Amino acid sequence: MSTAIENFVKAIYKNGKRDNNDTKPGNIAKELGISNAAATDMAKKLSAKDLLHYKKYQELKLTDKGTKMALNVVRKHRLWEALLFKLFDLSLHDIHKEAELLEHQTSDLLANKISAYLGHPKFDPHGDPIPNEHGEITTIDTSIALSQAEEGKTYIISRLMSDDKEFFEFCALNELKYSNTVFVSKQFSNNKMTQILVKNNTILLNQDFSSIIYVNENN
Amino acid sequence: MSTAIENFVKAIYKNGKRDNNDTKPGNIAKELGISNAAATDMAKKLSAKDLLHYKKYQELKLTDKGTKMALNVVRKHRLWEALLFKLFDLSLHDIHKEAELLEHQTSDLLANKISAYLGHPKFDPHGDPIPNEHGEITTIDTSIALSQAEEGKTYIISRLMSDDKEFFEFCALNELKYSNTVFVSKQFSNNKMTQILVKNNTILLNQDFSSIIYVNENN
DNA sequence: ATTAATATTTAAGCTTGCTTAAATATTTTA
DNA sequence: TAAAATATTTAAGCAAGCTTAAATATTAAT
Repeated sequence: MSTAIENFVKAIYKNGKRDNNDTKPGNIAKELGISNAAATDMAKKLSAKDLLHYKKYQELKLTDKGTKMALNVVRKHRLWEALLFKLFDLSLHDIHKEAELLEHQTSDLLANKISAYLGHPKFDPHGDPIPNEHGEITTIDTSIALSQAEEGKTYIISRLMSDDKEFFEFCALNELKYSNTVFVSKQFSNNKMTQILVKNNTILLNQDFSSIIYVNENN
Repeated sequence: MSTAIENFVKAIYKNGKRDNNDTKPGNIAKELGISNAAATDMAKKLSAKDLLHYKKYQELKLTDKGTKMALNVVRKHRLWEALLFKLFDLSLHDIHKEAELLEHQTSDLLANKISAYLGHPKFDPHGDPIPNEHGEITTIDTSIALSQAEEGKTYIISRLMSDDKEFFEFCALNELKYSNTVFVSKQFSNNKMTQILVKNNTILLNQDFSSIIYVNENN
């Protein structure tokens, strides 16, 4: 299956996992940087290949076969992220960009070798779970968005759920990374809530960023 | 530039380096597993892109720009071979196949990181020289084909110049690998020369194989 | 030096993965 | 609930990278 197809099912999969989960062609098109027409077109083709269910004007739903393909690509992406992160001094965003390309040119055999080399990690450097070779994610996600965190408590960052360059640069600058500890205090201005994290410095997070940083309670 | 283009210039480059160097479209086509018509077509397109010189019925000659592109792809291929060989337990042929795909999805930045991680190696696991980031091969090749080696002398294997699966399997079976030592004795039967190498066992090499194994004198 | 064999080129056509423009349906908003 | 805004779909078309078949040129052989 082609890179275009792999990216298409991956986009549907990832969109389905998000909060504002809209898997209509237009949303997938925006994600992939292609026209709506192209997305509708592809949806029909992939329906014929039994990778997704397509009904006019409805959301796109992956079939089992499509979900398996998406998870296989996601697995390869996250394994590459983990490997590149371990071996090379590259920014999280650079690592993401490289993995985005390499994921489509990686045999199952190589993916398994990478996994074994890394000791079969369950998470990548963003805290995203890595599906196993059967496309299963066995880890249970107990994390919550930082925007939902409670005033005065301490949390451990479990996931930076984004591909955005500026977000990663912000995180790098403020030492917001996987497994680091943050103390949450909430700040209100004009009746709108903003947040403050205390680590080394005091960091002000906007609503956008605090909804893509996920944390676990520090027990 | 696309994978198809990168593979095309690479095929011309590698063909030009070989003994029976024929870079006419048909030969390139055979190498790439495409039709002659497709090769002629591509040659015209790449001529328009200033990657090669095309004149009807003549050999294809890479321009400086084309040579640079070929060397950049070759560099990435060989760096991947070296990295995969170091990290994973995979056959030389499997490593070759993976590198063949990854080479087209690798930024110059990542290539440089791989090179640095490996200590800027000058040769890959087959003994093929790795061009530097400017597309230069600075090492001087003093090796000769085993078919040219002298009776009774000892040599060090410097290069296994092939992509062929069966050849690699033969090499693995007989411990013919980069930097190993071989003792050459020649055998004639029916006036045709065959060769015998002594390492652990006695290995009989045919003409084909002894012309793609390169060696240096053991001084 | 012709003829035969082989290689290259041209031509027409196909699939994939996109585009833009126009038609149609859905959703939002007033 | 009807009009306005937005999204989706259809239609036509394009470039890349192939194919096969036929025409033409080159090379080899007698």
